[in-house]
Formats: sequence, C-alpha cells, structure tokens
Amino acid sequence: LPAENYAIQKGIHPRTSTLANIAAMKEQFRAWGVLYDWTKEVTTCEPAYYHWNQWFFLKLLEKGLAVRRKSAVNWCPSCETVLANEQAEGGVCERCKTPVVQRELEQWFLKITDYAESLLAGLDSLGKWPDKVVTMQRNWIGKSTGADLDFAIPALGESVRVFTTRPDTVFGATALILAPEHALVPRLIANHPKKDEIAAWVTSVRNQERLEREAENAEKDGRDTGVKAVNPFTGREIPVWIANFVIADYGTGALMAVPAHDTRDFEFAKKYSIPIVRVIEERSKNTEHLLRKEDGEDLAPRTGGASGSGEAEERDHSKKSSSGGTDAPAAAYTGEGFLVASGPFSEKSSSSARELISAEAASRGIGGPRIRYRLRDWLISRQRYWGTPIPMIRCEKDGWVPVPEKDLPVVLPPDAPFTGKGGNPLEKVASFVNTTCPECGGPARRETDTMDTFMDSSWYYLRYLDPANDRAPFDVSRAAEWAPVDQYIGGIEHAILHLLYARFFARVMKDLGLVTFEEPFSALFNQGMITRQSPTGRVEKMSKSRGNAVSLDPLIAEKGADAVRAFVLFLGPPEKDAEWSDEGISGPERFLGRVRTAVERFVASGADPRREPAAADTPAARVRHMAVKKVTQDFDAFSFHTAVAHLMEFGTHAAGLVGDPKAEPGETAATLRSLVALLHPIAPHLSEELNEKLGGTKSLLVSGWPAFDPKLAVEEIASVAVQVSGKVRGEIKVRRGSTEKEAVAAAAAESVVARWLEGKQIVKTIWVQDRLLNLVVK
RNA sequence: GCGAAAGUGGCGGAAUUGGUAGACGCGCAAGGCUCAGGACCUUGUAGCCCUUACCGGCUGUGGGGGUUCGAGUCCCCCCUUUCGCACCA
Repeated sequence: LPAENYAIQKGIHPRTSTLANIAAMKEQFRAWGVLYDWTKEVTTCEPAYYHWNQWFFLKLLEKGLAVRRKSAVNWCPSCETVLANEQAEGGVCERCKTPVVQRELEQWFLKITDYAESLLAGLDSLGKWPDKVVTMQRNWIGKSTGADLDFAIPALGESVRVFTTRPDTVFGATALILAPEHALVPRLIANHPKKDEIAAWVTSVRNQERLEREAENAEKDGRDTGVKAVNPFTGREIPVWIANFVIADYGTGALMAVPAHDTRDFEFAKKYSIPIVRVIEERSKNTEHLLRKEDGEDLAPRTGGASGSGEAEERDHSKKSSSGGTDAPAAAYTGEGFLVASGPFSEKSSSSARELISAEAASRGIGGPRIRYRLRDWLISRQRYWGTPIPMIRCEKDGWVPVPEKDLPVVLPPDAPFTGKGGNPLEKVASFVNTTCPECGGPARRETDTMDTFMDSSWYYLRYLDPANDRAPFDVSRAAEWAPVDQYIGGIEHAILHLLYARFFARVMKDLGLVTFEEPFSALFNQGMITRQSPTGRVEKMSKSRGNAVSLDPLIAEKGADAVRAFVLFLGPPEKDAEWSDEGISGPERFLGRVRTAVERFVASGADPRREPAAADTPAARVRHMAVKKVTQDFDAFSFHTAVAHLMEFGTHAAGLVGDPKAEPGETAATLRSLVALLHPIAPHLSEELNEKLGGTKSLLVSGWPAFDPKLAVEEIASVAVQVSGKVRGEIKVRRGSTEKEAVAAAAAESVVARWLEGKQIVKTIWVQDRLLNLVVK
C-alpha cells in the first residue's frame, strides 16, 4: 500500500519504484558498511515470493481459518480500501491517518481469534520481550470472563443475546441496548410511529467516522424502540433501546444496561430516565440497607415471577425521589460487593453470584459462562492493485472456488491502469478477471482484491533460510535448524501489528507441520526513533512520510562511514529516542583519528606488532583485560554508547603506551591489537585497515573476538572511599583484597580523615571490600 | 480518566543495582603549536564558600517527607514530561 500510494503520487509503476528503492537501499547498506549475505535476498513483491502467500492462503482455507464473511469493517476513504482492525487503531488509518468509517462488506478474514487464548498464554514465555509490547498485546487481545444471557423479546418472538462480565448485576438490568448495526434493529423499529426518523438516525450513526463516534467526550445518544424485552431473572419488562456507544462487533453487539453499576449505563440512564436499580452493596458501608432486607422485607422481584413484585424496589432516580428518602446516586457503583434485591441470589458475594447466575442461565438454556476477546479476526482483503492476488475464483454455479495449488502463483498483471481512485484497477484488466471455474470449467471471475502486506511479513524470516525454493515456502529441516529468530529488532510501531500477525502465523505453521515453535521471535529489542525539531519547534519523528528524514549520505561522504557509525551509536541508549543533530560528530571522529595515529606511529617506530606481552600480569595488561571485558559486556547489553565511551578511554590509554618510551613493546602491541579488534563492529573499515598494518593476515571477522581473563580484568590497587559518619572525607589506595583492619589503619593515617576522627570514638565500622570504608563516630 | 516509563551540569548522557554522583563526548575557557585556523595537542569546566596559595568546607540527581552508617538508586505523597489504552459491556 505505501508503495502503491507513492507510485500514484509520482506517476511511476510501483514495481519500478520498489525495485529502484531496493537498489538505493542496497547502495546505502554498502556505503554504511552493513554486512549482509546477498545470496539470501528476498523480494516480496515478486511472484517467486508471493506464490507462497497464496499457498498459505489455500492452506488456511482448507483448515477453515480463512473465511469470507460479511461484517462491519473499517474503510479508509482516502486509501479506498478496507483495513484490519489493527490498522485502524484509534479510528484512523494506520498509513494516512484519515478517519475511518464503518462499512458492511463481505471480505476475506483469517481467523486469528481461534488462537486468542494461545496468543495470550504465549506472552508469558516472552521474557526477552519488552514488557511494554507484551502488555500492549495482552490488552489488544483483551480477554474478558463473564456470561452470555438471552433476553426474550416477546413481540418479535425473538431473543437477544448479550455478553456481560457482571452477571451478578443482572437483577439491576433495566434496559436492553443494541448497537445501531444490530441485525434486529430494522424489525424492532418497523412499527414505531417515528420509524423513518429513527432509521435515519441509525444510518447517520453508522456512517459516522469511528474517531468521532468513539471520542472520549462523545455524547451518548440513543432511541427507544418502544419494544419491550424481558429480564430473564426478574421477569420484568424492560425497554429496548438503540445507542451509539454500543459496539457492533464486540460481544454480541448488544448489552444489558445496569445503570446502578456501570458508569456508561448510568450516564445513559440519567439522560433518558431509565430506572436505576441498585443490586450490589458494599456491606461495610451500607449495613443499614442490608439490615432492612434481613428483617424479612423481601423487596426483590422473584425469578421469572409475575410483574409488580419488585415495584417498591425500583426507583426512578431521574425524578426527584418522592419517598423513602433515598437520593439519586451521584455515580454508578462499579465495585464488587454483596447482592441485594436479587431474589435467591441476594446476600451472595459478587464473585459467587457470578458463577451461580451463569450456571443457572446455562441450565435454563439461556446462555451461560462465556469468555470473550477484544481481538477481531484479521481482515486481509484490500481493494488495491499492488499486493498478492487472493487465489480465489467466483463461479456463478459453484460459488467461491480456490485456485488449485498447481496453478499458483496467480500473477499480478503488470499493466493495470492504476490511479488510486475509482476502485481497484485489477477489475479493469479483463485478461486477469475473466477465467474459467476449476470445478465446472464454466466462465468465472477472479477475486480482484489483494492481500494485506502484513501477510508477507508474517513468515518472511523463514524465507531467508531458503529464498530460492520453488516447491515450498521454505525447507522444513532448515527451519528446524535455524528458527526461531534469536534476536529480533524493530520499532514499537509493530507491537500489535506485525508482531501479532507473525505470532499467529507461527501457530498456523506449527499446525501445518512446517515449524516446531509457536513463538517466532525469542528476544525482541525496540530501538528508539530519531526525532527532529520541525521549523515550528515541535519535536517530531523522522520519517519518510513526513518528508523530514535526514540523509546520512552527505555526512558519510564527508566524514566517512566509520565516523558516522561511531557517532550514531554514541548518541545515547539505542532504546531511547534521540533528537538529530550532527554537532557532536567531531568527538568520535577525533577518536578514530587518534587510534589511527597511534597504530601508525607504533608501526613506524619499527616495533613488531605481532609481539606478545613479556609478562601477563602488569598494570597495562590489567587495563587491557578490563577494556575487553567492559566493551564485550556493553555489546552484549546493547549498550553501544558506553561501548564507544570505553573504547575512547582505552584508545587514550593505548596512545599513551605508544608515546611512552618505558612501555613494554609486547604489551603495547597487544593493546593495539585488542583495541582494533574491539573497534571492528563500530568502525569496520578503519579496523580492518589497521589490523593489516598490525600484521593481521585474516579479516577481523574471522580472527576472533578478543578474550579477557576475569582474574586480570580488575585493578590491583583499589581506591577505597573513606567516610566518616557517612560523609566522604578521603580516599585510600589499598592492595585489592586488603582486610578491614589494614584499611582502617591506612585511613587513620590520612590527615583529613584523622582530623575528623579527632576527639571522637569510632562506634561502628562498615567495610565494603575494595570499595568503601565508613567509620561511624560519636 | 486508567496504565507504563522517565525527570541527573549549558547539552547528549554515565553510575558495577544501596557504597567516592557527573564516566565518555559536545560546548565553553586558558595555554601550546602555527603565517593562519572551524586542524591538532595539553589543562580546566556542577554551584557556593574559606584561602595569597595549598589543605579544605557546605549544598547538589523535579519538589516534600521517610528508611539506612550511607539513597540518583528503596518506601510514601506531590509536580512535570513522554508513550500506550480509552465507551470492549
């Protein structure tokens, strides 16, 4: 989709622009010194790749995981296509930020919801993922435990099923509210005197932008159908309403309104004078009410009982309370508590009542316990040209027929008259559309919708293992050997798009016997964004779509790839956003220059660069081991900016050795060799060159990472802070491993410390080995 | 509103997870080298105070309390910023 939009904007065929972008990107990779095995290159827009998208689609179809279904879907008016729920987050199109509207359309869905529980449970195993992403996925899947309950509508001879997480509040359900999209709406309003007005309102709500309809401050708006439903537990009639805040595709698109115990229902009930019946009490705060109840004054309506028995309990709080002195509550009580006015369930706790009421609903055949998820099925149809054709054929006689596997790939015609406006260009390509039915051989039409691009990225990581395979998406044994991915890196924007789809796909592939894992990415790292101050002073993310990206090409041309790499790594922690400015580049640039100078001076002096240190345990050797240790640990921890800092320190030390006539040449040589090797990931070009100058015969890529001896990677002399009553008063140098006694003696010999100890008595001594001595005095 | 993360010099950022706050770099200042320098090298650089100088002292990690011999780090309250979620019944 982005490729197509770009192509439309520039009037270039997406294939041309995509291939040009790939070429440009490859050139940038080369200029940066990025290492990549180009024999493993994958191009998802080529038939050789999307063939297998189509193959996966057919497999999903066989398993009943790909279905064509009519439902309310998100439509982006600007991109002129439907979008998956994940791509319309917050009510706007993920690509162009245009507010989306709901449309009732028949589309292809992948049943990701079948794996909702597995996707949720699997999150617990993702210890090496950022908590944030795990939480976002958990919230997106949105598991809710509750019950389904059926509310009869005698006038229609129908019943409406609702889902609730609070079946314990059912006795307080004083209205049934349906989404405007609910299937029963037309019949409910058919006999209403203002039928046309209501129908027009329903239509207007349905056509409203999601952003507007779901806005935080959007007013609740509804219409009374005039039809009555029956609360299955109180047996009382309750009104049936239609309201804008009821979401069509969550639960059943209908809910029981319990105004006393739900803030949204409360707000709605207040506005439309719907009765508010309190059925949950926090016992500790309202014992009086309970006592009245316990006196035997059973005010609760009986289950399935005749009308009238609950009259006294019902209070219409929209009017001034006339008797009993009970004022209208100011807000809903949404907490847990104990049931009141709930027939046989009165006195029960919320939690036990939930189970009992759910169980009774099940036994009466009107619902029962139910778990629901916020997650919706993945809508993959796109009314766009530049994508993988969905391999389906529509036959008048046989309906939807899959393209036989042997006929794959269904190739996207190169010559569609795409404009981005006025429908899918594929519909205009007769040679593509017109085909024959694989079942009956009669004339038929191809599906012209293409697949969501996230289909490509759901399994691409496995294609890298076997990019040329023309018999299968990838070789199963190679996948078994190499996958899952050890370390995945990507931006947070993928948290609930790509990463959720890929997790779903891994489960599908496991069920297909292609892989043995369920979680495709063992560890995940979210890098921060590079931001930039816009001319208006706002800090915004640098991106292609904003057109505010800074090209590093000129900087690389001027300073060299190594300096730019070192500088970018030195900007700060990689998981954090960083504001772009090329001001600080001189630091890393100078550093690399100093390393070069040090090596060149050493070689020019005629010293043997391959020489080994004369002694293993010297102060200089310890510095070297410490540097190797620190830099190695920094890399392991993705702390590249401190790796650069530690290399700078080590570089200064190395330059000092080169300039020091008393330095031992073997140690100096070893120091330079270590420095150059450690520098390789940051400055590969320079370090390879200096490695050669230092007599290296193999690339640093194959000659191995420097090792350190943990015993030598510590200073021999420890500087110990000396505190007197918790305040630092001096520092002593002691041999590593010194005893407390030795340290106290050394500290007392320090004049400043001695002054603070004068006339005092040491009441307590705290000794942290090799680090700190605290003398508490009185 | 709910949830999460963060707040450290002029700036980017360190701090072995309770143990010398400010590593490393930018910037700035002084000096050296130089015909010159936006090149390079050296030194200094949290604030305040005492001192000719040295030695030193006090304060300091968003604000306020607390725990501790000791707090940037742990606990409680508050403020600010950023990011998620936000009618999901």
